[in-house]
Amino acid sequence: MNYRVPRMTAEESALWTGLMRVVELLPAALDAQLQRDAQMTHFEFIVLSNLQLADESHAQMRDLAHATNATLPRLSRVCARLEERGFVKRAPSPTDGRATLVTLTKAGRAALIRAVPGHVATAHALVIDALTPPQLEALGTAANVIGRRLDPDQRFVWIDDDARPGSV
Amino acid sequence: MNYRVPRMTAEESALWTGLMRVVELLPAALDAQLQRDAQMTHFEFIVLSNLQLADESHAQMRDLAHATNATLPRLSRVCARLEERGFVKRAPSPTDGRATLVTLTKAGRAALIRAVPGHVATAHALVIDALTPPQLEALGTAANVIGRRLDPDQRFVWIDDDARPGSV
DNA sequence: CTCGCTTAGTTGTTGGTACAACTTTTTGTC
DNA sequence: GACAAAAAGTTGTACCAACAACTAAGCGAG
Repeated sequence: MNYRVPRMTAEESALWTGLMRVVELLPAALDAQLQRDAQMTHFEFIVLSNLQLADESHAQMRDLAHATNATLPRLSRVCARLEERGFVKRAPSPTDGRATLVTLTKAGRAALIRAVPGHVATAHALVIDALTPPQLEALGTAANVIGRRLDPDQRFVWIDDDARPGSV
Repeated sequence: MNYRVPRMTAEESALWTGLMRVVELLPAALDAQLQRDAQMTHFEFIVLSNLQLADESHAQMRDLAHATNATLPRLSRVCARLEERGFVKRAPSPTDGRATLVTLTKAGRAALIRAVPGHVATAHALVIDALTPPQLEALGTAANVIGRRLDPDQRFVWIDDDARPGSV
């Protein structure tokens, strides 16, 4: 990166400090809530959510790793743990002997559905209810702009809301 | 936390996904840049910045842990590593036999000063230059509101800019 | 068809963080 | 002033993620 500017203005520093506080503390807060109330990490929640969203609730490891911004080794171990707990099932792909298909089990779906309300409540408590509608919209805009720089393909996507009781 | 609302609207889901993308990817991007260009983690950078900011460039472990949002065990090990590299020096406090004072060494200050330009450039490239001034201000406002919920004491504070060449 | 290359996934090893146990020093109370 | 309780750090242990090495399966050129 060949950018100039070796300095920050006072306003930029204040913004940066505030932003760092959020990006450091928010993931920790989400992890803590899910760990405490649903005995799963935020990343496991994301994996289950992605499977729930996927067609027929299954996906290939490679695609799932891509969608969750995980490396394949990381996803492999997480799925191994989730499988031990009975939340997912792994099976070789019938069409490609190299590929592994991960499927959300009934128990996994149930665990996800149990976890959603507390997670959504936390999202409201920490972020959504803290801001006015215009502030919320501004935050969304800013996050999208920054997100496009961090993840140009916008591959890292999942929607909590679809993992709700009653869907499917 | 006794909040209701087990659902998100479509707008809220979109916001949340965008926000998650940022809070997941931004720390990783900052870590990667610092690791690559200055052979230090973002957290080590924060520790050094805090010491640079501190009066006489030294601080007690407990206070430093507080300011950097670290547990004492974590800070203890990080300081041990930084001391091995010659960036800080640890010594028992003369006034309290329990306390350890960490001091930024000349080499540590030099390493920090070397690291700052690239880090600030990254902050500009990923966030500051990506947004218009009003967007930037709105992001700052939102971050502050959320930050106050996550960290009511606002203890997690440091200012990159003061770790600039020429100061002190 | 077969041999080199690529792709998908798992596993070995290392590094970093959390939680808990432990040591040492201070403080408060009688 | 001695002893119980608290505080400051360090270290043992366990878990999680990154990187690299490895295995197995498809793919492509000859």
